[in-house]
Formats: sequence, C-alpha cells, structure tokens
Amino acid sequence: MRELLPLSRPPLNCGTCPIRAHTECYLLQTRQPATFAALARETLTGTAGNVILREGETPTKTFMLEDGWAFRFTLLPDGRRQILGFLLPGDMISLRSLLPLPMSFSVQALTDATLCSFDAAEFGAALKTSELCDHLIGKLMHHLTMADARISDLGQRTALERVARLIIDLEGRLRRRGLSHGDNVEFPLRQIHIGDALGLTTVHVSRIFSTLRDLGILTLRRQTIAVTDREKLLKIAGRTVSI
Amino acid sequence: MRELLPLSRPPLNCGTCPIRAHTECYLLQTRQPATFAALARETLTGTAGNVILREGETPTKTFMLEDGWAFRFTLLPDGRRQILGFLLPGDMISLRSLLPLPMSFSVQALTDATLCSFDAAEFGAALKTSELCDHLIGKLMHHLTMADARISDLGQRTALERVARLIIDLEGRLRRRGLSHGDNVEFPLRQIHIGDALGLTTVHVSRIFSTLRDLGILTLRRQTIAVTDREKLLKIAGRTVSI
DNA sequence: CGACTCCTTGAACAGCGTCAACCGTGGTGG
DNA sequence: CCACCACGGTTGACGCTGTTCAAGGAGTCG
Repeated sequence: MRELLPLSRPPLNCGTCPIRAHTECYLLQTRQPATFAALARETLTGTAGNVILREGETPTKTFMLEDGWAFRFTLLPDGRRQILGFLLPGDMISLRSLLPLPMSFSVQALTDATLCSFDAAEFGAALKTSELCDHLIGKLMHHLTMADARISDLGQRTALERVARLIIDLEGRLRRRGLSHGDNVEFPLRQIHIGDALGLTTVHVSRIFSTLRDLGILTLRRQTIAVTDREKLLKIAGRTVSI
Repeated sequence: MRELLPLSRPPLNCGTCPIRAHTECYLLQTRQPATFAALARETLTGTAGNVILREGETPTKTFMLEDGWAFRFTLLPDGRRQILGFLLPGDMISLRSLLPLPMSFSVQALTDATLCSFDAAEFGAALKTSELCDHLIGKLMHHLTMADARISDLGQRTALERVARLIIDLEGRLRRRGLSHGDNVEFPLRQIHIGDALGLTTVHVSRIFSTLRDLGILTLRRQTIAVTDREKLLKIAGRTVSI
C-alpha cells in the first residue's frame, strides 16, 4: 500500500470538471458564488492504491473525487479488512473530514484518480451555512440509510443476494451520474474488494459470479460489467435496493 | 406486534425528566430557552411492542426516549428482521424524522417506555439553527461511525466477537448516562433481539452466552447483566469498541 | 394448574471458508 | 522475441461456523 498521494498540479478549471453537475461544489457555486470563489483549492492526481485519508488522523483537507474510484475501509488488529463503501466520481472524500475529528476509517484510491482538494474547515463552514445545511444534513441521513441497508445485507442476506445488491447499487449510482455507456458500466473492482465489502472470500465471490454468469444475468470482461437480465438480478436482490 | 402507541398524558415536567442532562432538549433549553419553551410537546407512555415509527411513513412527530428501551429495524419481504440499533434513554427517535422524508426503518418499544413528543418540523428547525447545527452534524457523523462499526462486526467478526462487542457497547452507553447500578446494568434484550441485530439465530446466541458464562465473563439473571471479567471480554471484543 | 414465552441442548445439515493447484493475461527484462 | 513472473480468477476437496429441526426445561402470569 503506497503511503502518500503524489500530487501534480494541472490548471484548476471547474469548467472542465466532468462530474461537476453532481457535486456539492456546484451547489455551493450556484448558491454562494462569492464564498465558493474564495475557497482555497487545487487539483490532485493519484494512482491506484494511494492512501487519501488515514484512520486516526485528523485531516486538514477534504476532497471531491472528480474521476476514478476509491473506497473507505478499516483494518482490524489481525489484518482483516472491512470495506465500508465505494466512492465514485462526484462523491466527497469525505463528509467526515468536515468536522475536526480523527478519521474513523481510511480512504484509498481503487483506480488512478483525480481529486479536487479544499481546506476542510473552510469547506465545512461553507456547507454549514443555512442555505446548504439542509443539503448537508440530508446527505448525512442518506449515508445513514445506505449504511443501514448494508447492515441488513450483511446480517440477513446470502452471498448471492449481497453481490446482486452491490452490483445494482453501483450500476445505478454510475448510471444516475451519466457514467454508463449503453448497457455497459465501468467496473474496476477486483473480487477481493467485493469480498472485503460483503464479508466473503474471493473464492466464494468467484463462485457467485460464476453462478450469475451461468444464469445469464451478467457478463464481465476487462473492467466492464453488463447486466443482461435485469429482472432476474432484481429478483435475486429482493427488489428493495435503495437509491 | 401491537400497531399503535397508546398514549397517556402525565403532566409535562422537564424538571423531573431522569435523563434530561444527556439530551438535545437540554442543549436546546440552555442555548435557546425561548425557542425551546415555545415547542409544542407532550409526554407519552407505551408498552413493550408498541410501534413508535413505521417504515415508509413520513412522521410529523419526533420523540425523546425518556425511559425504557426501543430498537430500530427493517423487515425483508420474506420476514427476516434486521435490528439496526438499540435506543436507550436519552436517545432521539429519531434524528431521521427531523427531515420530511419517509422512514427507512421502523422503531418499536422493547420495554415499557416513556417518551416526550415534539413536532418534527419545529424541533428540526430549532436544531438546525447555527448554534446547534454543529451538534446535530456531529451527532449524525457519530451515528455513521457506529453504523460503520456494526458493518465491520457483521462483515468480519465471529459470533463470539459480535456478542462481546454488543454487550460492551450497551453497557458503556448505559454507564455513561448514569444508568448502571454498581456492576449491574439493566439488560431487557431477549436472545431474539441479539440474534436479529447481529445476524445470528437464537440457538447460536444461547450457545455464545453459555460460552461467556462458562468463561466466567458475565452473569445474567432476570433482565440484569453483570460483567465479571471485563479484561477477558475486552480481549474477545478486540479492544476497539468505539464509544 | 395450564398456557405461554424464553432459554437450553442435541443431532444433522448447509453455507461459506480454507487450502491447494492451476490457468490466463499482461508486464518486464535479458 | 521469448522466458519469466506477478496478479487475479477458477475449480476441487475438505472442514468449520453457524443453521435447522426437534425436544424439553424453567419461569411467569392469568
């Protein structure tokens, strides 16, 4: 695991940010243009494996994930890793860093990634203004709902159900942000990531994917997934995958 | 499952509220006395099994749990129940109801309970004032941290570890609110609640408790638990039970 | 006392993990 | 150009953790 985020500094340009319409940046710039313009920021790039935030540390920066995937995780003392969630373009890394508290999880780049960094306290203060406080609180509550859904998955559902729901979740989030290409969506996850997120081993994840392929539900080749029988997938997932 | 909350109306009296010092009410009354005094509210009582909030409905009331225990849960279409968390005296039921959104979970009384009810929109608006917004955001982030911890439990830890951590969590929360009695704390959970919270069957929970008793770690009699070897319990739990 | 709830224990079973071998792909360097 | 290696995925055999099914016990309440 590489320890630091190597930084380059391409010219800062929100106008070319591919995910801008789906971000807090956009809300802030629309509702509080002067405040947004005054925020110190820079654009950074990292490669797969870079650690972006480290559990236990109190970050001074917060990031908007502009391109690429990342994931939140914790390590148990004996090395077991729980992936708590996947971060896609347009996600903040992380809302937690808006408060001056030690991180309760680490964040690592899953693919090469481009991030926009802000001063955490400044950005937090801007989001806490009355106009955006509702949005922030709503976002936090949405994250709580997602966490509850994952708890239900891990507590009650079988491996097949969990994998089906993860795929529907990721595919939907990407699609809603305009990041799908017809029936195909990018899928850079290795089976170890799926396993560590869903409490399964890579061996079992492999068997589950074999099952899904044999059922004609999906095809997976070279970092791309295509759902070929959405009805069957939804039926396995229980049709209650929340947004 | 009884469907409604039968209500009685004892005289409203924050002065005798046993848990007041640990509540948002107290914060609000201290920082915004006029606002707090103007909030419409009443005291309610319910019995074990009463449904307090129902998944899918958009509540107009929010509650402070003054006495007794409750739990948040969801039901899967086939009847499996996931308990998402336990609510103790001093907890709000629920922060989610502060936004006008359909509930993503239900809340049910686990014991007989006393609640103080508020208008959800009014209480939400009061908490969103600048003075308490930080507190609210901090509370939401704390809940996210707790949810992450439960995800790690369900994804990575064995049944024994999960049970140990749940006991430490509950015992600590009660103790910090002054609700312990020496080495004993109230423990009204049935094994079905523990099972539904931790993704286990009652049969297995029973076996885990037998193990913990045989190891001399705890004694359990008549709704009361006493941890007799905290060191061993912490060792099983991995010493990283968050607050 | 009877009915009910909750807990306990045993035996058989299943889902998923562990261990191990093997394969395909892509990158690297001689 | 090819040998080599690292990495990720696949498959089989076997075993453990936790489930299912079943029976019975202890406490409580009407």
